[in-house]
Amino acid sequence: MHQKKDAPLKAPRLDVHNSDVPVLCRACEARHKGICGSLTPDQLIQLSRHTTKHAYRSQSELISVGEDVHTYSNILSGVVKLTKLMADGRQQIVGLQFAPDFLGRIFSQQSSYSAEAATDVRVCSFPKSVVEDLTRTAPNMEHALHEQTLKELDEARDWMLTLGRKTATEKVASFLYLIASNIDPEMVDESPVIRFELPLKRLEIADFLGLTIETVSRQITKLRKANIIELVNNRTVIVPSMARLEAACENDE
Amino acid sequence: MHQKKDAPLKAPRLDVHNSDVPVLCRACEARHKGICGSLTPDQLIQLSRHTTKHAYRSQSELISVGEDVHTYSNILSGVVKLTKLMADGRQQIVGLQFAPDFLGRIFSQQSSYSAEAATDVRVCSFPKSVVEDLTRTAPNMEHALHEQTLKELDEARDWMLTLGRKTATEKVASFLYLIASNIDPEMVDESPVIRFELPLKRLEIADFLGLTIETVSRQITKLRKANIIELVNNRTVIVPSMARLEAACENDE
DNA sequence: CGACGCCTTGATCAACTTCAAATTTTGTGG
DNA sequence: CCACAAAATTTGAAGTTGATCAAGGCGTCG
Repeated sequence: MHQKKDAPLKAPRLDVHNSDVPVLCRACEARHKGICGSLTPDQLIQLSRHTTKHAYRSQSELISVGEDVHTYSNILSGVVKLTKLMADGRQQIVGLQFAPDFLGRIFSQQSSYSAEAATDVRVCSFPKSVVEDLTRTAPNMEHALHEQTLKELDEARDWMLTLGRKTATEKVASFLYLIASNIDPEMVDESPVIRFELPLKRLEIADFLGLTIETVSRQITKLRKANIIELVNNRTVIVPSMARLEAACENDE
Repeated sequence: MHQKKDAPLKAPRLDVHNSDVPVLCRACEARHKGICGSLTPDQLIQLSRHTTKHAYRSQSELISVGEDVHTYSNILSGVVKLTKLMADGRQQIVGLQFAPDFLGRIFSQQSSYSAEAATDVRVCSFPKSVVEDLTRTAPNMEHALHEQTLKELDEARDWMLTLGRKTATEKVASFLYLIASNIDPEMVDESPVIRFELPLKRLEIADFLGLTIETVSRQITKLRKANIIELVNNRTVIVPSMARLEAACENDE
């Protein structure tokens, strides 16, 4: 419960020598991001002792509804979709998570949604108990998780506006805008032209937007004809002007 | 930063003599609920030093989008709606909060939604800085806020399913079910018959469900004719069987 | 090549919205 | 307490958007 006295609570020293950092974490792309980025070397060591890395194939299930959760994870690469299913088969994607997001409903025995890999996914997993112990004893850990929860809540509420009040075209534009903003394109950040791969297939986009496949397809065609996007192929999109795409999120024309 | 040594961090003593509790809090209906319920007497004293109580008329604004937030509040009574507005006037309610919920987007300068009183509302307000200081120094405070944020996130995601995939009738049934579950009726808890006042008018229900007033009105009529609800007057609803209402949340017939 | 999965396109249909008006409820002043 | 205006709700008819049903095209993998 006590902090090492030269590792102050609110300003974890990120400039420590690498030898303080666990081997497993040293080459980790998420080391300075997400939850790990806000841990002290001590805490990182404690966490990494029981850490394992896993890879999941696209469409495989990471967490299923109602099943007891025993681990939490950091997403290292790929996209995870959180889905809810109604008794009659209707489905809704209630969240998308990207690296380096933290995955898993903390402080709860069960998850009220299932988490599936939308693309191939790599994660770094921690036993539930280790995360929860660390959360109890390290206020900065709980703070980092709290910040992520707040971010997810903001995103969920933004999406509620999209689901409740936008037209089909606006919904699809909003989706493309969301992906364009989250998938870091390998190109210049401020390039006016953005190119990226869609992490979801049409059915998944439909389930995220509360539409049908056919409607999604038609709206993509419509945006293409309006020169708001170009399609290199089904999955690869070019956005000539992010400003025009952003405008399309609130205007059908 | 230090806890009083006889007030352990994780198990605040709630059985302390009342004289330890600030005068303002002693008769407070939220004293043992919400955030305050998880504070130690010490922390309660610290918080209460700068606390003020306020009343708001129905439809008045507690927090507006883009405006800097200087206080956080606990809701003592009434219902608060969180709303988002599009440039062309389309509106979506992205959350409803009831006593003793904590109100205000912590750790953020600005709110991305506005908060309005749906009914007359009474709140207990704290200066932003006091809450944030307490959060920094008292892990149990941050934990309590984190739990509330997680609860709101779960609710938001449940509602995304409602907005994205349910029919108009199911949406209205889901709304009635939500209210029936949150407004504690003054009657026996396990009574099969529940009676309550709707805290929202038709336009607000429509904005919560992503529908129009007319559609909401028609679906209410439909539920009434199907004997799933009875209307005492526009605002007062009787639910003869919560089980049947719950079923209506997933089945149009 | 052929089968399968995925996506697009077309035609029709139903749900919900829009527009319009009637009716009920609420609030205010005499 | 009543009268009247304003606000809120309901109801009806017509119009649109997106869903459903039905084919057909494209790309990949055996």
